[in-house]
Amino acid sequence: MGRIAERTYHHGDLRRAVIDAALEAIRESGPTGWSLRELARRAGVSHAAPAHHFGDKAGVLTAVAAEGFALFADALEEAATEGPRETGLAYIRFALAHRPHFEVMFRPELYRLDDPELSAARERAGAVLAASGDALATDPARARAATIGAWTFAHGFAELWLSGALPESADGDPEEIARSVIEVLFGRNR
Amino acid sequence: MGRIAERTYHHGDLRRAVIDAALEAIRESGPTGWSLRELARRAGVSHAAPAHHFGDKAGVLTAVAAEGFALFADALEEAATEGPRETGLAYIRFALAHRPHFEVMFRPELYRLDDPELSAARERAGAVLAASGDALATDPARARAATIGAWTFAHGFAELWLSGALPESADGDPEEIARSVIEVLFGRNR
DNA sequence: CAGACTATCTTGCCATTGACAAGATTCAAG
DNA sequence: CTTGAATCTTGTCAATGGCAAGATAGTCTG
Repeated sequence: MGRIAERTYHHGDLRRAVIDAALEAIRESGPTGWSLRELARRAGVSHAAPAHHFGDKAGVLTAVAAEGFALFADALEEAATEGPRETGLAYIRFALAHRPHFEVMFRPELYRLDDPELSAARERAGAVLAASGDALATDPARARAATIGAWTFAHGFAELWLSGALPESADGDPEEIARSVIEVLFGRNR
Repeated sequence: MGRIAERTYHHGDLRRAVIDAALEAIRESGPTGWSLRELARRAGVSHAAPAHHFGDKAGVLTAVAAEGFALFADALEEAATEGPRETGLAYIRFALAHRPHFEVMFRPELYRLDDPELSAARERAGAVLAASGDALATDPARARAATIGAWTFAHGFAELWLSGALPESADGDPEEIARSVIEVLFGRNR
């Protein structure tokens, strides 16, 4: 028998199924353009089943954000071994590859900030960014400014690209363009 | 008689009142955390009155975005006379001073992109940004990269500050911090 | 393996919402 | 004053979020 859940009373892994349904719905209609009942339908369960696992809509979004920050921290930690430049590119790459996660993560009014799992992953990601920023600064007195500069660049690039505001997002290659910008902002050799 | 509208059958300026109610609601609960009926209540009219002026929820958000881009273009055009550095700071200042507008403007899935008034203001703002970016580039071949770099920095700074992701947003002065970052990214003399 | 316990899911319900239709009121033009 | 248009109200319907109560299926204990 395959791993596909049979249609029984118990779903098997409804939690996972609802999160996946939410990610799809977010991709299609944005972080708030869907209903809990729609997720239930996509998962093939009754309209109230998701509430058992997540409580309410904010609960679903909290789970999405927590998963997002965990994946994000993983990606940043791996890239950090190759230097701050690659870390910045990993930031952008993550946003574009995991758009639904990313669109929720930085909208804290949508979810519960006090979720412990979420906080842990968020701090893990923040630590990587801070360390990478320090490595960028020529002058240690400006380390903080360099960190903020790198972070805000990567974040702004991702947001503008995803929103379609950059004319280049129609046809260009985001990573290539991001590299050229990094070269201008931070120089070649870092 | 004062300018405050009496409670008559005709409101006087319901369109303005609904937009203002929307801006307040967005400030309190985000770009989608409110209902049309709530706006109607805030404006003191019946639940279906706003529909006459805006059609539906997306219509209200289109009006907010259009007004936002117009104010944004005004602010950028004025700052552009003082150089690209001030233009970038004006970008950030606008986002923080007009948070509800800003939170809608760069979320095109919320409103109607084909609105002519909106498009015009958006292009006006884009032109200022492109010109300011060119002025930043030392090497003309890198003008585009410099423009994107400046734009994405300003945008990312604004977004991260508004979302509370930057630790500095708890107590620091955004404009002062932004200036120090600009100095690191773009040098002192531009 | 039997019974009790618990997690999971369903059904039923209610106030609220978005959207539409039809009617009421006011304004403006001639 | 009359007529037509703009503005606003009332009424309605399907859909939604959230809660409560009940049904089902695993799991644990002995």
